Amino acid sequence: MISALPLASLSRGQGVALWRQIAASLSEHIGSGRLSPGTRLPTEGDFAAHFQVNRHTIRRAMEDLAAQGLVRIEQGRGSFVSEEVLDYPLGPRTRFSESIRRQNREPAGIMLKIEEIPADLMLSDALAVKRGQPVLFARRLCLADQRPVAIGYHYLPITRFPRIAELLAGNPSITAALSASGLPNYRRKLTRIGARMPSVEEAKLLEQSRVRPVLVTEAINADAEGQPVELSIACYAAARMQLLVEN
Amino acid sequence: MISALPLASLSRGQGVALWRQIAASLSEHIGSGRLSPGTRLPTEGDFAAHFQVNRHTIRRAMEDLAAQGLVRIEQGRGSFVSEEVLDYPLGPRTRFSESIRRQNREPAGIMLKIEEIPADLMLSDALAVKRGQPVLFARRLCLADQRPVAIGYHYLPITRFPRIAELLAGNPSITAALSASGLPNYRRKLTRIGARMPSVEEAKLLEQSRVRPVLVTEAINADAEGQPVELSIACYAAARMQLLVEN
DNA sequence: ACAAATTTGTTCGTATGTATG
DNA sequence: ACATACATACGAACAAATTTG
Repeated sequence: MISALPLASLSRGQGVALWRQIAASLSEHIGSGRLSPGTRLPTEGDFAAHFQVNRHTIRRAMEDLAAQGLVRIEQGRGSFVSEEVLDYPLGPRTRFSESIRRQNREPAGIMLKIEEIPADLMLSDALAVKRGQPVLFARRLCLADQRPVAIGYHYLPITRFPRIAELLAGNPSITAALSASGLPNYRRKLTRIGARMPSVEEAKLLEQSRVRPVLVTEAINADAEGQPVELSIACYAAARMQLLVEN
Repeated sequence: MISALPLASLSRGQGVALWRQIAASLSEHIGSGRLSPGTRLPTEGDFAAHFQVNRHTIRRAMEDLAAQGLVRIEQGRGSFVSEEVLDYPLGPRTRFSESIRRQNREPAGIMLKIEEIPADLMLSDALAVKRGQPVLFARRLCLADQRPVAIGYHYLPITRFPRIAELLAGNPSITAALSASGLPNYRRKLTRIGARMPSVEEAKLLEQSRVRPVLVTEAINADAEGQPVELSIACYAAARMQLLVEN
């Protein structure tokens, strides 16, 4: 049903690209709430007929909206208006599950893959181990209320935590695994924050469009003595999560 | 000159899109340093002929690289390999100029526009003023070594700082203007961090592609008594700047 | 000041591949 | 197996921005 959308008469040849006009119109509809979160949008073909333009023009507009995080495009299914965003406070005791629960959501973690890799230059530097030493590489999908919100890439020194692999395989919580390895408490020292476009795989895991950005954090966790115990790179669906720094 | 590039024989119909193969190939060349920062890439037409594909296919690949921040595309000029990224530490005493100088770059600020607007719900809430009260809205472009790296949107209560407009017009530094208004010291209380695609204007100001993300921070600065004195929204070119949180 | 050439940006048309239900 | 819907690819033409003559 496009009846809910105005025909927002497009002006041609006025210096404003058609796809921009269409994107702006839809953006306004979403922002104003006339199109509510989660609702499915008409197909590209329907839109094209509605606005009297080529389907490519609609696609360009939709791509833009997806990049802004206003809509989510899924191949073979359709396009949908995006949902709300969660807060993720960054601090010395940053823990995923706690933050999510504090916002009345149910946190969950799915361990995707656990493997052992030799430390390259970056890893040996970050984890203070010798180059070539074995490092555990765990990839985990983090969910809130069944919705994927982040992917975590975790690197831990196996030399220090020999049983870490089996512990993580049983329970996807890093905190629990480190605790069971004799480290009940650790602390985040530094977090680097950037933004980039997701890889194909990341977009798929996060159930988001590849033209929508992800927030990337790179953090070093250390024990009480300041010895690094984990390098964690997390990749957040920017449309569903924002970071918080309290000073 | 494409001679520096390998013909990276593309495999067609193998499930991997041509534009992805091309993007990956170029990405590898940039990552390895064979294509150094700032160098100009061949035109789309040349690339198309080189890889034996349509120009659209090249454009798709280039868009992807631009979104990843590896290249910069400029209409009418060409495409270029991107330059390095700067760190921006977030903390209670976050100041742009100091951070830039600490990395041996020359900071600069260009005041784009200063206007007076009535406080809407968001502003009255953030700045603790009544709705409709006058608020100064200043937009500033921040540069490091002549290169734009961020856009700052600053909101300050005029009721408290009556001379703030003229002060900012004379010197684009917020710190200096507040100091001259009798507030030598203020503190950042909270920073919210997100990522999104830039608007057309933002992309132009930051001299970046619209398909490359920007990091967005929203911060409240307060005086010693905890009274909010400024709401600042900053928009960083993610390809040239990353945020740092030290705990 | 103006014109031409170059390069990226937008739009249309068409065809085929791939994922979902 | 089938229809639907998004993804990729090609070809053509023109628009807009920039540089050069």
